[in-house]
Amino acid sequence: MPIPPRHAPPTAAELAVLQQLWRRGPLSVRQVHDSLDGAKPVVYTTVLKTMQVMYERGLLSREAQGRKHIYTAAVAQEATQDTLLDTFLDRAFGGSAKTLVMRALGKHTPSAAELDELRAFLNDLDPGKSPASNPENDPQ
Amino acid sequence: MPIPPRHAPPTAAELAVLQQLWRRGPLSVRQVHDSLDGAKPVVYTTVLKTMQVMYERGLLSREAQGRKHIYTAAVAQEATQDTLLDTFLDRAFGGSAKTLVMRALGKHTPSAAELDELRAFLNDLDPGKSPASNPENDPQ
DNA sequence: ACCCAACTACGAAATCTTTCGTACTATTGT
DNA sequence: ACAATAGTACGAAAGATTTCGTAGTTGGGT
Repeated sequence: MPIPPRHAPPTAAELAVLQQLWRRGPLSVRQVHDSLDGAKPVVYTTVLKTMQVMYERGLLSREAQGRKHIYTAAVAQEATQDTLLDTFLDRAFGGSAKTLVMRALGKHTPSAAELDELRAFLNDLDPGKSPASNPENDPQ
Repeated sequence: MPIPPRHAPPTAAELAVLQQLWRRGPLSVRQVHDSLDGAKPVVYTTVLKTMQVMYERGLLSREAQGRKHIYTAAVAQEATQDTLLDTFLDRAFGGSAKTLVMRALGKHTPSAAELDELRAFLNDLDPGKSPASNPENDPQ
């Protein structure tokens, strides 16, 4: 049983590609390129090269379809984000999750509905409350 | 009235330096070097060079003290963190603060006291506005 | 069968960041 | 005054990432 390789964290350009694949499923290079119309326009072959490198690094898998390649994200979104988050938390916030969270909420205040969601999340999280309660069984 | 220069965001190595200066006030290169005993040992002149570059970039200010230079962070911690957070939020979480927050709390659950603090923070945050008021509605 | 458009592959340049070696200078203690 | 010590400055190598130009290949339409 092959141990899944430990990937180096995706770079900025690579993340932009991953975002598309996570969001919209398997895509060709062309499709990724077309949807990447951010502030910085990028040439097709740049995206192609990036995706080729990602494929070699194991970040993407691909399947030939005619003369095209259809690429798929080979790393899970959650796991990738968690890794990035850990690094970022250390680098920028000295490891204080609380600070990061408050700062994030202060600047990007979520909607009322999302706030409710967060409150519920916090309650389920609380380490001090009745230890026997199963978060999944706890409605509210 | 001089407009404060807009700095390019600090890099990883630069952030390590800033962390020390934010945390412990003005320091010499030697002091920063000595306190940077992370996983990766770094030679003194590397830190020196980094701090010189940071000085040129306006990230640090300094004052000669005998033959030493005493460096001070020239960028505010909050503002810097906010900028980094914005970038990171976009890159890694497609702009969804809620997702980032929940992920951060899930992995680095704060103490009960901190949770209370967060709850209070959430309550103060809620402006009682309608859920549809957030233009940034791109899930991910 | 042939040409054009759409792709891929490959290599290398251009940037950026990090790291370190070497040289130079000032201070301190003897 | 002199050596040893602790600093700084500078330049350049090493690495990593991003970007793009060029060349080759495949498939489809006419």
